[in-house]
Amino acid sequence: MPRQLPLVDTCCPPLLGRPLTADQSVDLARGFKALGDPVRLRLLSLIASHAGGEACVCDLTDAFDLTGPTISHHLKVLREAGVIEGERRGTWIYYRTQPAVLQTLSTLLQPDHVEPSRAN
Amino acid sequence: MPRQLPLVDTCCPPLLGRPLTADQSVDLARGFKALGDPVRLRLLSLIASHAGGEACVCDLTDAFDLTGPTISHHLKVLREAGVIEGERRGTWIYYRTQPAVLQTLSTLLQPDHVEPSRAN
DNA sequence: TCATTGGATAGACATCCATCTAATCAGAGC
DNA sequence: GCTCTGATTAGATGGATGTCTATCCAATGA
Repeated sequence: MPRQLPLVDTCCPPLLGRPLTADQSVDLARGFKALGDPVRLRLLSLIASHAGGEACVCDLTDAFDLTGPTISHHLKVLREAGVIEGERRGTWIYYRTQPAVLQTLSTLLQPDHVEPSRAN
Repeated sequence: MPRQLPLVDTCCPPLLGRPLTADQSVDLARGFKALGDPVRLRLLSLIASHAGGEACVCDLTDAFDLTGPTISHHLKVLREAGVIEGERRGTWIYYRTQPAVLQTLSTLLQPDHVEPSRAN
C-alpha cells in the first residue's frame, strides 16, 4: 500500500526560519496543494467542525452543489495528502482530520523568525 | 489595479473549529494553492530565511534549475496571493513575506482553537 | 437471494497550470 | 543615446486537474 503520509515524517522542525530542501518542499507542497481548492478546504472545515470530530460522506455531499463522485474525488485527494482519514462503520464511512499533519503545515507558516525590528 | 489580498480581510477568526462559508473557502484556498507547489514553497522559505528578511530575485533564481521567467511567474503567484511583496531598489527587486497573511493561514490549520489571550 | 442505499472507481472532457523561448521594460554606467 | 544586466510580460505547449456520467463495490434488510 503506497501510502505516502510524508508530512509527519518531514514533520515539525522545518519552519520558514531556514530554507527548505527540494525534497522537503515536495512533500509539504503536497499538503498545501490539497488545501488549495475551495471545495476541499470547506470539506476539511466541515469535517473538523462536525460534532464528534468526524462526519460521514452523506453529510458532506449535501453541503455542495456537486455530484457524489466529485466529492468522493476531493476526499480522496485530502486522504492521500494525509490530511484526513476515513473509516467505514456499517453502511457509512466517517472521515476525521489528522491533527498532526495539520499541525505540521500550520507550524511551517508560523512567522517565528520575524524579528521585532520593524524599522523601515 | 484591484489587488485582491483577501486573506487579511477574511482574517483570523475562521478556524477549523467552525465550518467555512463558500466565500471564505474561496479566498483562503487561494492562499494555500499558492503554497501548493514545491518551487513556490521553497521560494517562500528562501525569502523568509534570508538575511534581513528579504531576498532579491537574483539570489532566488540561482537556487533552482529553472529559467528566470519561470521563477518570475511563481513569484507573481505568491505576490497575487498576498503571501509576499516586492520592492524595487535600484537595479534589483527585493521580496519579503507578508507575515499577517501567513499567520492567517497558519491559524486556520491549528488543530484546536486555543484562544490567544482574548476570552470568548 | 435480491433490491436498496452509501460510496468509490473508471473514463471522458474542458480547463487550468508549470514551463519554456522570445520579446519587452527598467536602471546603471559609459 | 547606447548598451549591459536584472526582471517581467507575452505567447505556446504538454501535462495536471476538476467535473461529469456510467458503472461497480459493500453493507443492509426483506
